[in-house]
Amino acid sequence: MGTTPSTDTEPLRADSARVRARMLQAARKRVADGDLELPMNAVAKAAGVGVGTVYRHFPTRQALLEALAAERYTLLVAEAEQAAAGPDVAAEVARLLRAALEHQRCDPALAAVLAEPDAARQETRDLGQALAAAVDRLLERARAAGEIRPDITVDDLRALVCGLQHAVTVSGDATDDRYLAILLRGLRA
Amino acid sequence: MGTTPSTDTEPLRADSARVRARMLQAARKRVADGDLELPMNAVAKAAGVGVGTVYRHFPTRQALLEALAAERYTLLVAEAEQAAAGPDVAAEVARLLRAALEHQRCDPALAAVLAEPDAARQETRDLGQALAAAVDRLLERARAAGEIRPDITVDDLRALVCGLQHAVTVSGDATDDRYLAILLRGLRA
DNA sequence: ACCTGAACACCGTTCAAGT
DNA sequence: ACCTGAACACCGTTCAAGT
Repeated sequence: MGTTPSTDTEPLRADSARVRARMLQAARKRVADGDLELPMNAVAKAAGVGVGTVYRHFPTRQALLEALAAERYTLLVAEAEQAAAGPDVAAEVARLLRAALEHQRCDPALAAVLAEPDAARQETRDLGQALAAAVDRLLERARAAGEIRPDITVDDLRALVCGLQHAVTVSGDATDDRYLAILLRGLRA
Repeated sequence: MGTTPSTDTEPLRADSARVRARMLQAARKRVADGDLELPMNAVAKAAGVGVGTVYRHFPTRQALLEALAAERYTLLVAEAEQAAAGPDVAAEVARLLRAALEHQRCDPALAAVLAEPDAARQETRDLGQALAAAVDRLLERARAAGEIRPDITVDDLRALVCGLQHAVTVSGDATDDRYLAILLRGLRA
């Protein structure tokens, strides 16, 4: 993995950065149009680059998805950190789950990334760790306050939120709030 | 839809039935091997028939999936009808949801079919209607007994069970029972 | 170094030709 | 009637050749 620029630890050369931005833009457009498939050939053509270039920057469809999701993932981590520090634990749990649902709804790529346990990019692993740390702090407080079932782990919460998102998708009617209320009630100690 | 034999209302000619069975067997093998993609060409080759024959019997990947899921779907409907008639409403709701989870876990094709609102085959629509009718009777009783949130509809329950199944899948650990308990608690009036 | 795009394998889908 | 499989378009992935 030493030759791929996809981890963007180094400031890409200007032309490379431009090309990369074009690919991400093309991919984002596809996702926005409701196509999570992200065919590499199609992305390449839409971005006006050769297929090999797409593969060089994103060795995997998963890597491309993660790059797309990174921005919203970062927002979610920030909200988790706020929630972990917020005053009213129960309210913070509710706020965070609602935010997670909302972010997944706005960015299907994020929903896919959260549901996939093995991240392809280092950046995604870092985000996942930061998220887990913040949620763990929140859970600890919630447990101490007797506000949540003591057996719930960070990973349970991740799975349950992904499931809730799926439930909202399956039901045509956008009834996030009711389903969220059901989950919150079910999580109570 | 007048020329397709896929609705099996008429007793297929013997050779046609044989060919059909071979295709279903090949498809089932793929699903059992964890591949829900069901490439028509691959199914055809595995079944030793021409691609056109697969398309004739199953005009769509969705139709093929539904044919695969029909058997377990039928079992699920039977359990729903038992549950609707059972003595202890709360226990029947729990039993039914547990059964739905279990059937989805055993047959990924069923999970896909339950999550898809628009059925491709008439048989699937019939099963869906029978299931909805039974679940509705159960819900009516549960509401009357004050055992469930009164706003929960049959479609909510379908979505929530699909979501729960997804949560179990996302979490590597097979923790169905805990997640089921959370949902049941959340559903209480 | 980085990018291009031809090349090969595979899948979706149709349809003319066989029995 | 039913089945076959060639045909065409498209996508995944690699890699030799260009700059």
